[in-house]
Amino acid sequence: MSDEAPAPAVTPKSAYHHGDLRAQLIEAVRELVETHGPDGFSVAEAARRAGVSSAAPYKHFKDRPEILRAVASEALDRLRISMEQAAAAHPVGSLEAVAAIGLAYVDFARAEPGVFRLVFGLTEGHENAPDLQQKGECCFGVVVRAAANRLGLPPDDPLVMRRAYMLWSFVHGHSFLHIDGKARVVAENIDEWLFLNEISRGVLGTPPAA
Amino acid sequence: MSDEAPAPAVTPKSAYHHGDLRAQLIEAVRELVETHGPDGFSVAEAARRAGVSSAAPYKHFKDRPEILRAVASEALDRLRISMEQAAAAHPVGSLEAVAAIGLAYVDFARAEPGVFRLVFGLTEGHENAPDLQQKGECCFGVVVRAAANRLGLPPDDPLVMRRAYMLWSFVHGHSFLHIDGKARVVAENIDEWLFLNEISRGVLGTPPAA
DNA sequence: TGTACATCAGTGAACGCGCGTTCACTGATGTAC
DNA sequence: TGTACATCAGTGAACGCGCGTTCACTGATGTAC
Repeated sequence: MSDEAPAPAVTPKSAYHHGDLRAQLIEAVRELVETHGPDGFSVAEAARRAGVSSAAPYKHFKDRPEILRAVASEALDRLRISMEQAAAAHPVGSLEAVAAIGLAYVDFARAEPGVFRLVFGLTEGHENAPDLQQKGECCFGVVVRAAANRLGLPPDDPLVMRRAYMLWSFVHGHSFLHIDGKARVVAENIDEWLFLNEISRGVLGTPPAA
Repeated sequence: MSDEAPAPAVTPKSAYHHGDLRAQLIEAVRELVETHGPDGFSVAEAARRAGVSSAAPYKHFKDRPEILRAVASEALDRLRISMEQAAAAHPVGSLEAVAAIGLAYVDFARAEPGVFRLVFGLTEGHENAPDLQQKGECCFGVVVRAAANRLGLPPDDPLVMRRAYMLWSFVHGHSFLHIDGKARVVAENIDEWLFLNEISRGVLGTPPAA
């Protein structure tokens, strides 16, 4: 029973079989990635935070990259859910639904810049992570569906894909510029909601006259 | 005279006073950042590549971060120059000038993804690098001026700034999605030039009727 | 042109550090009878 | 309900590694006289 790490309130059980270590490690790594950046975490430090020996993580993860992938995977789940919820809060086919998805995306980046960077910078050496790629495509799918609804076209229409990609590029760039502090001067005082609506309207245009 | 490192063809001089080490270190680090990512380089490895002892770099740079900053600084110079050249190749106030700047930006990211990531991810711990920030703002200035010319407004007009920032966000996001491989399915076969023209027109609109 | 000397860019050995990963182990837990 | 046992999630010590940085040093270079 270490005094250094905060005692786990939920699963005290026995200090030995700790029962929740995998989830607690992911959370510890999430915090470390947030604090020190995607490359600034160490397995040892994560174990320390979870109040566990430095060998313990290897009972749950094959190696260091696998832990990072687990964090990214969990983050993509949360991102997708919040995008879906944002869309669901507005009428199907509305511009607001599209803008809300974008806002959810930007909010995620702002709330967890380190994890956001991790998710999108994980390309190197992690090409063989089909589940991550698939989860990313699911997120994009949310945008595609909203764009399709707005345009009154099927989701696999090339125009829909193109417009959805434009929206994604914009929101993605805005997110990165924001968390990297490059947007301070220009975009510090803007109203995000109006901004995203303006962009959505610009990319998707007015609804088909009908 | 090490056989492992390629002998410097330009400045053989004496193997001792090597004369060009600073530049050669920056180049070595550039390559390492390209190969292993912004955090994957080490001072030791860079020295090895330059055919020099691991202590030598400290005659030219205070510490590790300073080397990275030097690489970023040099990269920002090149980026600005290529954006300016791209703009200069088209009529002042044309949509093509704007699109060409965007293309230069995307091309830079594609040609040097590691360095591109370095330049924009250097925020953490490097806040006190006013020269880097200034060079970044110079790059943005190229976009702002082109947008101002297109819209027929002064560069410090709020609308110009807003539209220039939109363009930047889009191109920045597109660049990142591209180098992170997220755009494969959607944007693999697009014509970049048409794409950037479409975006530029969408954001800046048709020229003021005059 | 020759000599004395300050400068300065290199060397190479050494330091302490934290890390990723492995290993033999231990003791709590759940299950079969 | 009680007991024997397989399982499995932990321990903690140890390994080798490469790194960032420092240090006293050396020898080439440029300059003043």
